[in-house]
Amino acid sequence: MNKNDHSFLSSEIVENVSLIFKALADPTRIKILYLLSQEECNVNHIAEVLEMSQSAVSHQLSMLRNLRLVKYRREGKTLFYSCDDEHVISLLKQAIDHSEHH
Amino acid sequence: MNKNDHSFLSSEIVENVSLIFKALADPTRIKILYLLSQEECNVNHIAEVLEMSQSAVSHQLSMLRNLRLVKYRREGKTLFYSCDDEHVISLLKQAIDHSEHH
DNA sequence: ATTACATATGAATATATGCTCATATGAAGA
DNA sequence: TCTTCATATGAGCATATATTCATATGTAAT
Repeated sequence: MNKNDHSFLSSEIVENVSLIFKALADPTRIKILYLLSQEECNVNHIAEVLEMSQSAVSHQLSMLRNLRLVKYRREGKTLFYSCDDEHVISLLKQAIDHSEHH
Repeated sequence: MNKNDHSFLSSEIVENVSLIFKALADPTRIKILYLLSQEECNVNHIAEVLEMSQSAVSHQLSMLRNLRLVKYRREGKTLFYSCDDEHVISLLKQAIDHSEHH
């Protein structure tokens, strides 16, 4: 195949796809997203269930928020986070299934 | 939800899923895998088409080989690489589609 | 206003990652 | 065997990433 005959991806698309997969590439974020795919959670609950510090969780939520993969609603002092991108959750679940069935 | 009521992912699964997405998280590897999903390529061809050094391509192929995402066959001095994990290619193409349609 | 609680954020640090450069390996032909 | 070509690999470096620690912000109750 000649160099000009390829169907190329624009660098914008490549960067976007890279961002999606980067979000899913970290064990901590995988656990957070999987947890949020099961139920809406507040920050401390996530920290307790996943046995990590409040700060670490909050930093990761901040990143996931920037990528619009999660959203939250406030109830008093508490913020309840949930998933905001079903497609990305679908990618995650497919990878989990794939991994579980070798 | 109580801490014990969650469906947890084993750390082995989490690590595996993380490895898959890490492989897909780098722009260079996205381009290589997308190219290989279109045609079998030798190393120099990949380097030329993607305008990167032979060494950089070879390092990335080495990683993709270890993860069994690509395979190769030899023809004389030349190695022809191709995709070896249709499921991962499927994840990649879904992310591309998603990204293209905003 | 003061305090307590829930969460966010900035700086610092440690580790991971991707590239380059130089060199090694390995196959094929002279 | 010597050379050439295709690819692989190791060391070193620069950047990115995830965490911790300390502190800030913001809400609600007293």
